[in-house]
Amino acid sequence: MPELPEVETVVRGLRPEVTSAAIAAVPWASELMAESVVGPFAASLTGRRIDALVRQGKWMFYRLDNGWIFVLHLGMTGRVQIAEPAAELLPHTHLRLLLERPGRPTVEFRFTDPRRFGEVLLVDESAWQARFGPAQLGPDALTISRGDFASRLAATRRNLKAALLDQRLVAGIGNIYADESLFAARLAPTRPANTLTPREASRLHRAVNAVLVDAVAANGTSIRDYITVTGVPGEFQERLRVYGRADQPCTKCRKPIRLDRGVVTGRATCWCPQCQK
DNA sequence: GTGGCCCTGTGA
DNA sequence: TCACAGGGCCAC
Repeated sequence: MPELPEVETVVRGLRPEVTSAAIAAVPWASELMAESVVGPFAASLTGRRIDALVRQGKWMFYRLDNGWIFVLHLGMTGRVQIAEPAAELLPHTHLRLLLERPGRPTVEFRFTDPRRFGEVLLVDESAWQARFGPAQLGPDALTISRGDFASRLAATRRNLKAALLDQRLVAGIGNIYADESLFAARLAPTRPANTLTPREASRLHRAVNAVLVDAVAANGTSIRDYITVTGVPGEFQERLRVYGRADQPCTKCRKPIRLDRGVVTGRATCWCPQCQK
């Protein structure tokens, strides 16, 4: 479900709630989901304070006061809510953290994820480096420089759709925003990445940035599962140009949007063969 | 690179 | 009943 704009929206909602909060207790941590490399998950987390919440790509990193990092990925169907401790539990709740905050009500941080594609992890600095260092997770798609972006694309023969989805190349782009960015840049998803001219690479960089900035401003795209921390849906689904619009007329040339399943195996690709070359 | 797999829910 | 879904990993 969530790509960069959705995760960023969640982070913006969570930051004021969790920063400086103390994890007073871990009422529930599902063994299916919560893993730790530094000791038993719940015990290791209890008593820690959350100093900062940062996002890179689709990953959330909660920096703790002892240098460890609580890692959260929403997968396809993950949600976080800040709930009153007595509030009824949603189905598929895999993690509950009791957060005590100076001068503010105690709340529960709850993570739910029906499909369980999400990830909940507690790591120390060295484990974090090994798992999320530059070799595993690329620069964030909102802040990557044009030059870095262009040279990374030039280094791969894969098609543009596959390259944009590769989190090591650039972090945060998923199926929706890959298609939307390629449409905005007027580039075919089937184009080998290393065939872009410098001008085209710049165009794609600008398109990715513009699409993501707009989507963040719209609080992300809500199609089925994703909602913000406050329970409100995003609005970017109303502004999609190609994703989910198979057979509908292209907003630019009126020819039907094409749906391909062969561009990247296992995933739908929507694009306009007329406008994207 | 490709295909399969991890899971549940939903809509055709 | 089947196909499909904002993701990512692992074995061929």
